[in-house]
Amino acid sequence: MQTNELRRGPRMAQAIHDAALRLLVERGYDGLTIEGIASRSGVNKTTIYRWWPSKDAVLAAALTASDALALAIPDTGSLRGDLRALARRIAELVTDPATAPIAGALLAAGADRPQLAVVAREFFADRLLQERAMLDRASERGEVAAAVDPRSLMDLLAGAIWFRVFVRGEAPTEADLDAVVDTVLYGLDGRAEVG
Amino acid sequence: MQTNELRRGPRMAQAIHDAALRLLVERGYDGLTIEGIASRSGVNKTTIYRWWPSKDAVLAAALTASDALALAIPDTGSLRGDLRALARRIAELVTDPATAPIAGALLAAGADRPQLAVVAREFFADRLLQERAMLDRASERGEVAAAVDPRSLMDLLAGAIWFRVFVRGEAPTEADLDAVVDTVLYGLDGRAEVG
Amino acid sequence: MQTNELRRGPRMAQAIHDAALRLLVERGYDGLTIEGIASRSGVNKTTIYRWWPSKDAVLAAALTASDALALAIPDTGSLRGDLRALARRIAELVTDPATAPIAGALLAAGADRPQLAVVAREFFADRLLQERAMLDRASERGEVAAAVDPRSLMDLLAGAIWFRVFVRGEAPTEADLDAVVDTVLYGLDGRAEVG
Amino acid sequence: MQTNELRRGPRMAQAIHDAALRLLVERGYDGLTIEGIASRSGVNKTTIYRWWPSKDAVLAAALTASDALALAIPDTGSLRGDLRALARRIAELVTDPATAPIAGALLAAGADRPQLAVVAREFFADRLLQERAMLDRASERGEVAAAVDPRSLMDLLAGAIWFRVFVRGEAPTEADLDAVVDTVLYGLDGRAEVG
DNA sequence: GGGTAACCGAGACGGTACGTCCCGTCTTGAA
DNA sequence: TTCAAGACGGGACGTACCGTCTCGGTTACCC
Repeated sequence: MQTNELRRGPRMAQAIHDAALRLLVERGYDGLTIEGIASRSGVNKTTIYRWWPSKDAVLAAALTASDALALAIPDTGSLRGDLRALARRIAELVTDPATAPIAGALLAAGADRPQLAVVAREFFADRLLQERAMLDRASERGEVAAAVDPRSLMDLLAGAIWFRVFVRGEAPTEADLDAVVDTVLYGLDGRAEVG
Repeated sequence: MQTNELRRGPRMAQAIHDAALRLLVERGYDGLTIEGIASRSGVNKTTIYRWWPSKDAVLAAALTASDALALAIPDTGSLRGDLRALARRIAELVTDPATAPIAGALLAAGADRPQLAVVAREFFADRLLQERAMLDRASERGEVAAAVDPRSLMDLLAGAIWFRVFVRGEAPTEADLDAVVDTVLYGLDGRAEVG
Repeated sequence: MQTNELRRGPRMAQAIHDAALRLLVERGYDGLTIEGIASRSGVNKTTIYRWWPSKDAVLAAALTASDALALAIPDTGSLRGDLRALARRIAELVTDPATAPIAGALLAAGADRPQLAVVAREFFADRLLQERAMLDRASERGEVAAAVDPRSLMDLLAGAIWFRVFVRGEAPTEADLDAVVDTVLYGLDGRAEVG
Repeated sequence: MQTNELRRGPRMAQAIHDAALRLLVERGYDGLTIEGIASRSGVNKTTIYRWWPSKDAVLAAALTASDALALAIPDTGSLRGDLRALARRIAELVTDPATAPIAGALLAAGADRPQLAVVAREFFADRLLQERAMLDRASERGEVAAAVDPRSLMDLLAGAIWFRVFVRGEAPTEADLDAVVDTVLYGLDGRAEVG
């Protein structure tokens, strides 16, 4: 009955994570350094290296322990409503100065930073179950065929918003977001606008 | 007789650009250094600094002078055919080891690297005219409404492919690409698959 | 029955001392670290710090408890014989790979390492009584004046051998050693070579 | 006729050498660090590493370029006078707070610091020619046999003084030094004190 | 043979210096 | 005008070992 949890691990983890995310937001990924995290968190550099081998590893841990990028699945009663809410939330994450650097770092990780890319992959993979549920609700309501793949849906939705914001460098308006949702739902002609 | 262009600029520009792109492909964005470009191109480090203020500026110049990322607009006779061809070409660029690092660097530039982001923006902005033409052809054929915005269309197409490849870390099959195109054209249900 | 010495001190002292000396021999003074001693002796680092404040203190204790540098005073029947034997033993200590690092560390301690220097001083001071006795025997035999100071004698003998080995970096031959002894005994001309 | 010496090498060498020796004197060998030399000399750490691979290498260069340890060979007209002068000079070098740390570091180098040991060896080897000359003068004067080896002589003289100072930790008086010289010249009994 | 010192293991930490990489700058002289 | 060569200041890297602290567990002697 002795609950000897014997917990091991960094005592300063929280301070380190906080400092890492704050620095990422304030100075961008390139401005994020281990020494910066150390001085910001009041922790010695060696302590950070004791627990994580690189700045990406620290960042991965910080992101995993954080809910900065939480993306609740909405349930508005219609798929169109759900996707519009989702699109707004994605656009917000990717646009708000307080989260954009974090989202940007994570989305840009694919190319060159395997450690972060893993976090990104897991983050989006974990969400698929919920998105599946969202689609199931929609198909129960008869809004959509049962076979729709949540992965492809999210690729389109998230990809389009990301592309507009990060590649084109423009913040999408709500109308833009709605148009994206409608295109995904009904195709380019948006014939179902009546829906 | 007009050879006296009094051209200013580095004599070794070509060698420098080549070295920069080769290094980017071989070692990734982080492995790309000014000193590396210098030694690779047989040029002195100071020479590079004379002409470009940063590695991003060199890279921007190299990309601008290169056609590695050329993305010809297809004209297959149907919008569906055009988009399928386009999707395949995008997927190839983003997947082929010889171009993926370049595309990756450019697509990831938005967050933190203004110099590259400008190149990316210009690259995609320059294409809008051609994409506009592609859509005009389609609307003339009656395939689509005249009002369709090429920008949104490309956001969806390119964004979805990028997301699948760089964020999910999976290479899309041809069927995946076709499904994306069909969703964009006809909506999630793909009712128009017959089209 | 007086075993109740109430002895305080590290239980692992022997293992620690051994590890310290072995490491000193194998890796030299600079390669001797507290962490090295700890892992070598199977003792926790904190245990060492509990008992000694520095690596020099550990080393001093190890040397004091060791007989690696024992230098028995010979009694061959003649001063010349005694000194020759002594010279050989000194040369051996300072030359043999198994003891040279220890002797070297101790002899080099004077400059910068007070803790070791104390050990060295005590080590050589302790020997003066025996050397005094050696000289007394010689003067009883009429070989030398009674007033000869053992300290100066040993300074010359040990100093010359050390200088040859550690500064000049040469191992003295037996002839070299004999010549040193004769010079000390009879002067540079060695007029007493007949003796 | 163009004297293109094209001189290469550290521009800041002098400042670096000065700082190294000053730090050695003030803080001892262990207190001498590359970073200390850098900040003391106003030079960047990397500049030092560009030219020397270790603190011993810097120190060796500084010692070689310095005359702090200069040891002029006296010529007093008699060997006894010469040796007494030499002994005093050695004792001074090894005792004066301004030079003792330098001499100490050099003499202690044999054990563990090959780079410095080389400097020490060369320093003393270079002197042998002059010492040879001193002895030649003495043998011309009939004071000593021609065969006397300057190396052994200096081993005895320098070794005895070093041992007294660095191992026993005592500063020799002038009488002590004279006694050493006389012992070396005439043997333990010092029969020739009249000489 | 049970209690209480004395001793020890384990884990986490702040800290200094190391030696390295690459940055971006400057100066000089040659082509 | 352009370039090569060399030297430099500077920031951050990742590492080794230092010396310290706290906590909990283990001997071993003593009654």
